Amino acid sequence: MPELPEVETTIRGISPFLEGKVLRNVIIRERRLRWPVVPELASLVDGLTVTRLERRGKYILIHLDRGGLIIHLGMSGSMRVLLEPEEPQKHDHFDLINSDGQIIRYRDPRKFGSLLYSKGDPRAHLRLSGLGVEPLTEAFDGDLLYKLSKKKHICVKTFLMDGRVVVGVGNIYASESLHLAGINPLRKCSRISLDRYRRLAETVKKVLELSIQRGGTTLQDFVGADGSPGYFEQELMVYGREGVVCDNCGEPIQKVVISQRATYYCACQT
DNA sequence: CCCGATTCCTGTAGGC
DNA sequence: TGCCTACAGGAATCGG
Repeated sequence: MPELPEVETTIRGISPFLEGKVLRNVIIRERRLRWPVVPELASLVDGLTVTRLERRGKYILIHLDRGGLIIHLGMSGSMRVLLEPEEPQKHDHFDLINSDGQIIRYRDPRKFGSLLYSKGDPRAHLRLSGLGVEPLTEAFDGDLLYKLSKKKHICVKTFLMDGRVVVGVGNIYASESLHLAGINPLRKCSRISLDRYRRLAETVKKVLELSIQRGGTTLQDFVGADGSPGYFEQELMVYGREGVVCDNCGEPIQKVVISQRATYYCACQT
């Protein structure tokens, strides 16, 4: 399930095959993704040069010398670089092909991802408006969380996963960060002290940075651009570990559903 | 406006 | 073995 570290891993893997290259062909096999892929997309970008790649939350922005592409991996998306042509499989929905003939192939069994074309700067696209702060910047800190949480009547895990507050923290990293920060995910977000939010913000940064170092988390589908899985799963403390004893206190890890999402935590989180 | 519920999709796992 | 159902979830949208 791609969250920020998986998207970052993907961008690092595909960038060398896109930045500074000319797009020679875009082959779209499946237009019915989260939002329909516009039919004219391939002709619009043909011959344009990729100036740079950028991540914004869980979106991949491919800046072109005119406009850009916006890609989201949804929950089962991945992108791989093929140095030699391969027969596309069932869920390989589109290819970006550069002028060297290298193929960047998008696979997404559940079709929750997207491929959008932006006429202007992709950062200004409507889909990206209203996104919260980047967690790996100085703008993301305990003071911000404390301030934004005061107006809300939701539990802290839902708050932390709200992309209008902070981007990129999905279900896995929310459970992990709250565990390491010692905060109960069910606690109301408005009833957490500034000090604890400062600890939470620092923990989120550490967890995301470590996962990026490990190439992300592979639970089912995710692979990096070279086809290799991520190794952060070995570092997960609570996610998917119901009943396993907590490293911190020895009590069994609990599973609850919060906002229709599986949530893992231990009784030692208060 | 706020927040919980629903929706899209398909592979996988578990029950019988 | 095979059929059926439940479940996983990012994020937009719906509904109260």
